[in-house]
Amino acid sequence: MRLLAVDGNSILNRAYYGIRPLTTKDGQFTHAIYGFLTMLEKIKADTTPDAVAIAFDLRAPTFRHKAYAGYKAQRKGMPEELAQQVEPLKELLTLLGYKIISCEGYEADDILGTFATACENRGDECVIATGDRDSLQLVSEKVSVRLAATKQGSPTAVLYDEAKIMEDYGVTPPQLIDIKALQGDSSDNIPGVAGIGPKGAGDLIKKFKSLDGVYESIDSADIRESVRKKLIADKENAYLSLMLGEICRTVPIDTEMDSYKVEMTDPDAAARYMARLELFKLIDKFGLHSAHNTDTPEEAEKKALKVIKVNSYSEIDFSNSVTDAEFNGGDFFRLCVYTPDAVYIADDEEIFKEYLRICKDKNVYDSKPLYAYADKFGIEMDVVVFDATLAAYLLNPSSSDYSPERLCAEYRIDEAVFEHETDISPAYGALPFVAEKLKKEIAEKKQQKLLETIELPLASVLARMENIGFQVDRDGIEKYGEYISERVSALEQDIYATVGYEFNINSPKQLSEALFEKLMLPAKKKTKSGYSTNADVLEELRPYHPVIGMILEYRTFAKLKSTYCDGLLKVIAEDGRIHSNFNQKETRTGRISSTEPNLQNIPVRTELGRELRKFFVAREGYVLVDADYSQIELRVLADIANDQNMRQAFLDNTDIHTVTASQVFDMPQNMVTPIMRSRAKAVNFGIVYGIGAFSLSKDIGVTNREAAAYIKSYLAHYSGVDRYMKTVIETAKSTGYVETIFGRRRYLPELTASNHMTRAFGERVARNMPIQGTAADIIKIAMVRVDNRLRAEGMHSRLILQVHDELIVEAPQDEAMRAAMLLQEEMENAVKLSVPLLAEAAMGKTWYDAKS
DNA sequence: CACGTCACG
DNA sequence: ACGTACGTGACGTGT
Repeated sequence: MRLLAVDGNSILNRAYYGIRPLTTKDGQFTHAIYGFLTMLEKIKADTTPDAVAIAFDLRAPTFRHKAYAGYKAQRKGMPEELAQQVEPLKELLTLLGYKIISCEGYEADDILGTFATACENRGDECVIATGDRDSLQLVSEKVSVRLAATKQGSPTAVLYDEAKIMEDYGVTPPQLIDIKALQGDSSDNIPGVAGIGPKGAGDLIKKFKSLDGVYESIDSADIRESVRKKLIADKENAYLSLMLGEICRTVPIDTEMDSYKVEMTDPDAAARYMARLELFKLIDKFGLHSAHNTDTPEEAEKKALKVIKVNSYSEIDFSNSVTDAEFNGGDFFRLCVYTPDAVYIADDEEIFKEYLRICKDKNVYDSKPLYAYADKFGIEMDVVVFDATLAAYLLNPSSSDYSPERLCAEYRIDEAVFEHETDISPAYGALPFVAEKLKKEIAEKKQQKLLETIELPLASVLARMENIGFQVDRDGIEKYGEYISERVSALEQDIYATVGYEFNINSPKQLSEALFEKLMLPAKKKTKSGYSTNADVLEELRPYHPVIGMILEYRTFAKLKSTYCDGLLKVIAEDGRIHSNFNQKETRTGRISSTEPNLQNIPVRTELGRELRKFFVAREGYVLVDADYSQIELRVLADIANDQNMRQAFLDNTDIHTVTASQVFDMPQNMVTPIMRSRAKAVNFGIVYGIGAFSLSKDIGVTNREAAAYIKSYLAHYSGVDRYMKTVIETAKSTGYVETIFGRRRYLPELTASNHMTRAFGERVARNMPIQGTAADIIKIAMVRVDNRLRAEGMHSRLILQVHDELIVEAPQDEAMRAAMLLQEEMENAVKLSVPLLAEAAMGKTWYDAKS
């Protein structure tokens, strides 16, 4: 028989420090719990024990030996973020069927020692799981240790048996106690012998076998005089340490194997508890997938869902339904209509089309694919009344998964049971209940208007934008790519020649070898894995060596080639257009994102990169109309901060950076130099991002002190902004979230962290999100209004792209002026703030030409 | 799959 | 004493 004895505190500690923090929506930390269970599962899988005992210290501090009360007395208490995970972990372990064992007056490793001895006496095997090397002294023929650690987030457990200890330390397990008696352990307040470290202690014990052996041979010629003096001076401490370092093996506990069999009696309860901790990955890992999620199991008695295949639209009963359409690639596969009693399945495409024509009052799971399909087939489809994924996104934009499985777990809805065999996942069957719950929460949080007037109609706009796509000039990109390619190769050769050997310039590792070892250039910044070679660092190194300029140029060209030329060519569709995906549920601020390809980061800042925009063109007979908001984030800031000075600047339609410069540098606007304006601009940006003097000083190349003075002066002049920055954090700390003026929320568990960096990050986010998020709300409203009007007025112009503060419409030549006016008008009037919104429109045959 | 880098607002 | 501005996505390297 084999017993797995786990040092609970030690493993929990490893998990806590080894895994990046994770919290529930309301700020309960859970990563140590997650890490503990992953680690436990791993070790269990490796060792296949017959029973598992998990030992915890009863409470800190405890004293192993009353004789030395200083022991551990000054050890720092565990951080709050770890302490709050201990009880939930114990609870969860119990629900999973594990037995937890503690004993008043003893530490966890004493309990392990007791189990080890008990197993040895019975002839059983004992595997000890711990993160603490102290327990290695327990190893014997029957006892092994799995030393837990996390390597880059994933658990590892190294096996220590007698051979491995001999290999690592050159001694037997019990001799480790003697070594520790000499070297001491400051974290455990074991004094040891002053001046003797791990190396000296190891050598002494290897030579003289034990602490007694060392002192018996204290006059030996093998002991250097300096060492002898230390040994004699601290003899008393050495023997005290020997006693302190030896793990107790006689704790009065039950050591019977049968008492520690793992028996999970209520898997549903375990799953519910994991869901409450939002540890959804664990639910999967433990295979608790379709478990009940409601708090009271009695409520879980729901009747099984009928599975009804229908051959006509009229057979479907839509009462309290939620619809999900499934596609295979771009082709229709089937329509599933989920009601509390049944799921109706239609695989006839005509039924689906009929549904799309009249689905105005329907609840759907995910609406964008429906609009896309309807648009593709020329079906007039109204905006649906409810989309579960969009509602879930508004309730928590920080989630990365809005699948039915996840929603069931998160909102504690039971997954369905089907009456007949079906390939439908049980979570989908619960969609009517999920939708009901989501609607309730949206109402409670006053987010209906945000959902109904912004997100629901926007999904329809985005679907059409994706379908239309953006025409590109393939030949143009190819030729441009060939030119870039030549330049890359030439630079490559120049760099090899200059450095003296060939290497992979794209590898930061190999590049830093070349720069900092071969060429001996001064390394500035470090990353996790070595020295940084990013553009900031290289720019500083430029004067030191001619190769730096070449590398920077190489990087520029290589980026243009791989990401833009090659990347874009790969995604041109058969119609000669690029159809990006616009994701509406991705960002934590409410912005939309663009993927495959990302059309929101096409180069513009340098002329060489901007050239690419000449290949983004309007179709034959059309032009591009491009309009962007001027300073939308600062205007939003002026509004939400209620800052009279900043408002006035926008009401007067003056240049905000010049005004800021005149305020910060305290001089009339006509005396502001370009350098002052550019610094003021950096401060304006910094303010929006949550600002620190250090980063600002780096950004604009002034001293930390100067940067701090700018910020101080800024906040003195823009007192409303100063007030806002303070109050928004206070409010966020009390409510747990920040929000935009339209009620879009972002939860900020970071604000409760005790880690200074984490908390500071939370505070910057608190300052930034309402600004960035409100700007995102505004342009979304503008998009819906522009799209509505273009279609209502029977125009053929269409929105094709959004880049955060910029909208692009493809317009027939003869509609262009009208489209430009409409675009500007709808953008400027999207909402009424206390400052005017300004949008500037321009047009041209290519994106390059259409940027004002 | 994580990291470093760099493109955009 | 710490490490250093918000929000994204794609590419290439290396474990």
